[in-house]
Amino acid sequence: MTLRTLRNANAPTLKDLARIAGVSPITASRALHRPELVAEATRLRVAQAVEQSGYVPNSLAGGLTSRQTRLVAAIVPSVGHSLFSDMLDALIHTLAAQRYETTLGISSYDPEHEETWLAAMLSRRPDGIVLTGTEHTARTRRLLVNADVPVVELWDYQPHPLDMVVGFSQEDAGRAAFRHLAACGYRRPAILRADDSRAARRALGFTRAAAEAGAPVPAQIVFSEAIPQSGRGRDALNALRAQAPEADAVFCSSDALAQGVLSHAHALGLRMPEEFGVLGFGDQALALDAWPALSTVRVDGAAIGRLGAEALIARMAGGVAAAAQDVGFEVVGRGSTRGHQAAR
Amino acid sequence: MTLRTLRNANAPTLKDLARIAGVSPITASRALHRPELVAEATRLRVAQAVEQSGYVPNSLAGGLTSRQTRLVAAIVPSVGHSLFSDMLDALIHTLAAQRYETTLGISSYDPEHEETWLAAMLSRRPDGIVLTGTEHTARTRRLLVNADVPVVELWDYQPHPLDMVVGFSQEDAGRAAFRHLAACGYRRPAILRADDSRAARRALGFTRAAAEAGAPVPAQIVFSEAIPQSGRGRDALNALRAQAPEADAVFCSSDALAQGVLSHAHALGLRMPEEFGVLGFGDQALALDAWPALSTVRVDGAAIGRLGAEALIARMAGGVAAAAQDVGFEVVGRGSTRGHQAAR
DNA sequence: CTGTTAGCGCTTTCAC
DNA sequence: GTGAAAGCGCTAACAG
Repeated sequence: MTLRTLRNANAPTLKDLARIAGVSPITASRALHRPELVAEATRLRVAQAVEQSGYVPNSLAGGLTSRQTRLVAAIVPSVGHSLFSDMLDALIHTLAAQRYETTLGISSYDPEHEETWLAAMLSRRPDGIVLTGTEHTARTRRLLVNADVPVVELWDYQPHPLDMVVGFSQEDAGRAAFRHLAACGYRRPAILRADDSRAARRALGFTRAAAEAGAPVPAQIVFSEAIPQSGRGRDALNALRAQAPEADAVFCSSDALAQGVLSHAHALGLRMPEEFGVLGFGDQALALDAWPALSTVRVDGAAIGRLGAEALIARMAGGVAAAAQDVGFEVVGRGSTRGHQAAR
Repeated sequence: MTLRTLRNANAPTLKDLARIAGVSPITASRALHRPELVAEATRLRVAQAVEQSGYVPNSLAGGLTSRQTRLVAAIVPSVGHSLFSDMLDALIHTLAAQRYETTLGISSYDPEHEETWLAAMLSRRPDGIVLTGTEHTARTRRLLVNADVPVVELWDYQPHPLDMVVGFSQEDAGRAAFRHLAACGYRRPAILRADDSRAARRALGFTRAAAEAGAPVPAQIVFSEAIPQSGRGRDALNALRAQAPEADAVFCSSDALAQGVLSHAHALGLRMPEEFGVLGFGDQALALDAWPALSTVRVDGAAIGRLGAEALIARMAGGVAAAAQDVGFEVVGRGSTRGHQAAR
């Protein structure tokens, strides 16, 4: 099983490099990492020696001594969901620009997976940790506290983070969704959503806003998948019309689902938006061009990734960063509402 | 800038753990990693010591000695494209199941980025490397050869890989696309595609198949974005009808684009599939349920990721694996054609 | 089943 | 501007 040969056991080391350049190992190291401390001529001789020998530094050894790895460990629930992939893309790019590399875990929406992943990651001594969401196991929290490493929780805003947080309030987004539909004149909006805790919290906000407005309790259809695709639109709409025939609008837990519903509603001959309203959730910036009848609660995943990375970078460099950033959201299409935005 | 304090400088080490458990460090190490070599009672005492001290192993030190990191460095062009994210997801999961972790780079379709990323990654001494595509700079190739590390190139099949390859032939996919449209009775199919080298190779196959069939040279509209979204469908179709009014079918370089085109074609009142045919490319398994008029060249990104990971795992464990695996593709919708599949 | 010795490749610290 | 000594935390190799 683990019979690997000692591959490339005689790769050139810093010592070899130093010998070739005719300097001591430490001078070679400085020529590579802190060239301003070294004479130009020396630097050139070392650079030439690198070329000649094909030297590749060993950052395991470097990290062991310096206690810095320039590694950030990040975990997301899924890479297939465009919301998270935009966030991830921005995160990785922003970190890479400061020469931090990212190792990626996928939790599949399971805090136990996250815990297992974290335990494994911590042994690599990352300089920073990125988690998605704010639900973690007790051991996850304990490991993080003991490790004493900068942590940023992305996506869900909450006022009391583990360390730092960048995101928006799911409940507020749900409230805004209801108010948008109500303002558009719909009287019996329903909810069509995935079985995931964040969508559930949005549904809660939606339901509360309905109660506050004195509207009837919205019907709620829950799909068992975490990420229903657009192809599920037909089933979804059929289920809705069977279980809540009175509904005159629907808040879908993703843009893809909303597009699928809309497309099937067209096929059924429903007049939209007059007769039936469809509201999505996500960041597909272009969806509205293609389907003018659609509205959506738009979240800027890229901004969350970028701001999260920036906060982490500040802390990793020994600085301070805002502990909590609420980036808000926006309801777009046929009358827009902007979510709140604040930082503390 | 780099004034970080030596964070957590007194975290417990293996030595501490050993002292607490009343054994030597090497025995503690074995109790952790090779429990079968250690007496049950000893193992328990060490486990207890871990609990008591909050010990977290340091795999930098471990890797330095053992020359094994259980780290795989992978790079993809983009995480936002569903094809790559499916592949990535399968890759990461398959590796994680064997206790390999993945660090992720994003090339943005640029071989120079890939080179820079690789140079940085190699210093972490990964056990394996995953690249997307087969276009690499000369230095990338040289670094890889010198590093003497298992490499798998995903996505594009080619018979002579750097080390191992798992993918399909873009040109064959393009050929199959043409033949499918021709078999459906379309006489003047056109191409609507992104400006990326793989889409270009599919277009080449498409054009060659047309030539072989004695059909006129297909019109080709190239978008400047690498990943046109469905919202671009309207512009795309308008451009097509302006520049190639004779076209009676179109091969789109992504499913999202195809959906957008289809949706707008509906709006224009085109009768489909009789009057106008739309063929996509991708893996959105559900697209066809929602849009029965659509066909697509379907690629199984998840299979590529899984098979690639399996090949790499075999090599990392010191075994052998097929050097080249062509996983093929499938044309689905209104008469299906299956792409080839082979392994060597 | 357990321990001793040595050293992985690098950077810190202190000296010149 | 450069170097010598020491050690980061762990595991391979060998011995018992």
